[in-house]
Amino acid sequence: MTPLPPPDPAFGRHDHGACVRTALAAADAACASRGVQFTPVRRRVLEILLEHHEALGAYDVLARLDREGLGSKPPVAYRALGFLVEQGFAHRIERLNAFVACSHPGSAHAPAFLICRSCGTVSEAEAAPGGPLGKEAAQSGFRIEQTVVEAQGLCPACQAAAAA
Amino acid sequence: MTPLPPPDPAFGRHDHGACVRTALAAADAACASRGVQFTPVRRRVLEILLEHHEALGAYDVLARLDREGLGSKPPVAYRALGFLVEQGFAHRIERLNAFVACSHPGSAHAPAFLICRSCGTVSEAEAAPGGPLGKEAAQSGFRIEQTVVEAQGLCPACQAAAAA
DNA sequence: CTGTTTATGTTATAACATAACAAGCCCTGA
DNA sequence: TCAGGGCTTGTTATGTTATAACATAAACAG
Repeated sequence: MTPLPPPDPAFGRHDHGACVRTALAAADAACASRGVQFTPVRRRVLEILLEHHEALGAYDVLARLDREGLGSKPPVAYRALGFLVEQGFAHRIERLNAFVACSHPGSAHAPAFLICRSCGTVSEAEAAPGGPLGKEAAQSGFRIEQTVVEAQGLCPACQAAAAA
Repeated sequence: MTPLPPPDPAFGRHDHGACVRTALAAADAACASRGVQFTPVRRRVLEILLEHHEALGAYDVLARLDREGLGSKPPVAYRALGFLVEQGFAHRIERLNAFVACSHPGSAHAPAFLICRSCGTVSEAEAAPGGPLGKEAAQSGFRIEQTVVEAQGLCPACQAAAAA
């Protein structure tokens, strides 16, 4: 009866438990293979980000840590988030000054995001290969090191809600 | 003797006075035709942004305004910058929490930026039509309203300097 | 000259982020 | 064993970016 959800993992229904397990397992494996420590704070912050497909501000994360006795000062949250971003387990959303767990852990990628301005859901996509600015960069001799691609708009569910 | 600069207006040498005059004239005309006021503060802030092809923080702009007696409190700068962005005379660079004058005033556009991490120069380009995320959005039913595209890297001059 | 709209002035505070230093933990090699 | 180094965490303090809320003033239409 309910229309089938779109294939996108963040917007449609999906087995979110699998999201979480996959991401945590990938992080465990990556840390082990890289010889970096997946400490309790770092792991917990990733778990917090993984709870929803939404971007969380550093201070939101910090509030959670504080309630759980894992730290109460900004640097605790910023360090853990910085670690997760460095390792590719999370991404910073510039537009929101906030962070999301990575949806494609393990694979090297140039991430791009679809951000719903109504419900805050963030869906991670793959940016065009070479990047959307490859041509311009080549023309001018600019060497691109990293590209931020973030689209804002309305997700399917929020469009439906707005139409109602 | 010196190698010819690339064609890109921001990175290469160019008649910057013409940049400024063109942009101010376009802003004058647009304000007149839209019936909005191009007040002294707004005009001055655009002039300040136009001085270089670099992004300026709101508080940098504010410091300039303050020295010139045009305002000393954050809302003064944020309002003027907000106006310029609304009208398309300037753009906000999310990655830098800063603002640049628009390089293509007058034409409706989906801007994209090349940001040199060394000298801070910001060059404005045109994003791919339909946007770099058009395909993903269409697949999932997401309706894109705006897309941020910002590449960081090294401009030609700074690459040369780094190599030396 | 009065009410409306638009812009500016001002206070105060919210929200985001990091520098700098102290303390603990764990490993390793003398 | 324990001295030292490397890494992580704890804490203080502060820096940076941004906006809510309300007061004042200027411009204009009725």
